[in-house]
Amino acid sequence: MAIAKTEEFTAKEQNLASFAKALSHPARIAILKILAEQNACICGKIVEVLPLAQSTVSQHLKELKNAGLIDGTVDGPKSCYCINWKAFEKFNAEFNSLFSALKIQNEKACC
Amino acid sequence: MAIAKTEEFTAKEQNLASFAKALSHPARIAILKILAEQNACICGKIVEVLPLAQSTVSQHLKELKNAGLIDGTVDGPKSCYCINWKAFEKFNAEFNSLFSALKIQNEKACC
DNA sequence: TTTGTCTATCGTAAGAAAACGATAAACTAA
DNA sequence: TTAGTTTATCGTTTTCTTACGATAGACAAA
Repeated sequence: MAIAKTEEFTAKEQNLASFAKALSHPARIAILKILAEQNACICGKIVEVLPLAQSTVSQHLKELKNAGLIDGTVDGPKSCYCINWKAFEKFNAEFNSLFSALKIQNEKACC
Repeated sequence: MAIAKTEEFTAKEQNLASFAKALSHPARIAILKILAEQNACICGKIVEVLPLAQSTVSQHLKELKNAGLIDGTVDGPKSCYCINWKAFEKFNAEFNSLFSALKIQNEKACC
């Protein structure tokens, strides 16, 4: 049996895992970095700076979009992408609510 | 060709992706949550509260340990685990240095 | 209209990940 | 010493992920 037993966990756990999964490939980190550094949407040009085939980059973009971390719109023959900062806020908030709040009291109570 | 082309990216990107990968499964989030809620190491008992086989939990624990997110010591026939908060700090720091610093200036400059 | 450009999708192949049962290893306790 | 407990590892199967080339679709420009 190899099917992922994700349904056995809480929605919060699944949600956080899902965000993390979207961030779990260096190509996707690189894409997000490129988008974050821009002051506007990027239409095209993302493929050029990555060491991957066009179809592979498109696939990574799709995953980031599905995870909600980026927004995409079509502009003629080109596609434009930008970061969805609200999704990042949500990720940070969920992450902190699970861990950071617990940190202070426990920091020195371990083996 | 399916081999991950991780070596084509920067160390920082790989590092962050690596952390995220460790967090990308709800079982591992659940494990970290359990460890975070305790005021001490947990020796045993982690398997009991998860809906997974003992060998599967052991595998997840190993991945978290390899990622540096938890520390493990052997105590007789039992194994004890606790969160490595420094690794969490490092993750947060890397995450912020890539994204949060860029956020303010760009928040309203997108399509 | 035809041609060129850009991006998404399809099909495919290889590797990684997730899950389990069975077993081995390490220690405790009888 | 022997039996029991706990956890790690091995072997295996199934599914997911990553990657590519090829192709199709959408639009712009000649």
